Amino acid sequence: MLAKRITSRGRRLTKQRVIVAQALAAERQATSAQELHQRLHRGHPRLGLATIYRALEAQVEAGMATRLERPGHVSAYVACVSEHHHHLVCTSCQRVEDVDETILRPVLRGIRDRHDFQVDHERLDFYGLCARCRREQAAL
Amino acid sequence: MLAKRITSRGRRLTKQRVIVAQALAAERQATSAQELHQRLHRGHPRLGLATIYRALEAQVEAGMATRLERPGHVSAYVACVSEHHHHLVCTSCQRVEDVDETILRPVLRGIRDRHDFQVDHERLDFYGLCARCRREQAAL
DNA sequence: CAGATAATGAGAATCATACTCGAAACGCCG
DNA sequence: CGGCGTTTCGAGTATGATTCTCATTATCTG
Repeated sequence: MLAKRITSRGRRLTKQRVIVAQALAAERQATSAQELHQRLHRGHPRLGLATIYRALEAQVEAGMATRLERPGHVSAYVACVSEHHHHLVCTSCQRVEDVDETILRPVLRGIRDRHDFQVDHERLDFYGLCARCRREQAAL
Repeated sequence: MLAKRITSRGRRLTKQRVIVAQALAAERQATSAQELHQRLHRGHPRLGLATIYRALEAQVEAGMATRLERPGHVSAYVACVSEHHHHLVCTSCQRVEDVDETILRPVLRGIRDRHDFQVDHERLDFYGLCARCRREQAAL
């Protein structure tokens, strides 16, 4: 579980990393470092912002989370259940869904075959309105 | 051609926007605002960095270019021949190829159908080694 | 438990990008 | 073609997210 993944690549298991990882996993939305910092500040007043940035970065490297882009050059993060997820990000409520990965397999194969290109990693996120927000907007 | 696209959405046709658009189109690589500024400085010493940022932003809005992410929170830009391209970005030489869009169509359809999600825009870029750089690395 | 090393916290530093404002350029219209 | 209202420019400064620094503290290894 958590500890296993945090300590991958020779990283140490620290209270702070656990706190941040749990907090991110508890969110169901794309969450920025600053937002996490605010939310955690009540329960962990001494948890520094830099630490959160470092912890999130470590999670991305460990494949526990991915980084998304928010308008305004802000990074937001989402916890991944398994590695390498791609996302549907609702631009209205910020909620994130995972893309059914089976949809993507043919694409990656196509890239490798049709273009002579060795994909290392990909950024593959879709932005739009989730079903719920679409209904709300339609109701206005 | 260029002028038509620049002036879409009521934008004015200025020398600076033309210069930036031509410069970006001439690059075959993902190029940052600062890099363009350096390259253009010799020929256009009075062209300001802020102007380049504004021109690139305008190109993105006009669908003439897309923004890619470089490590270190830097935006890089690529000119698009037609609107809405997706890219293969070589992390070694920074060269950019366009993805054969036909590969992607089933994915977008799948997202709409399988997930009840209305895609507004998507970020869909693949990072890795192009054929040339892969050969060079293999030769080492 | 001790030593070696990695991580933390706090603040300051960085750096890409956005803003400000007077001046210049564009485009429309007569 | 010249004037006018508006947009854009250039230069510098401001902003704000992210990263770095460094002394201190915590984690792992044996």
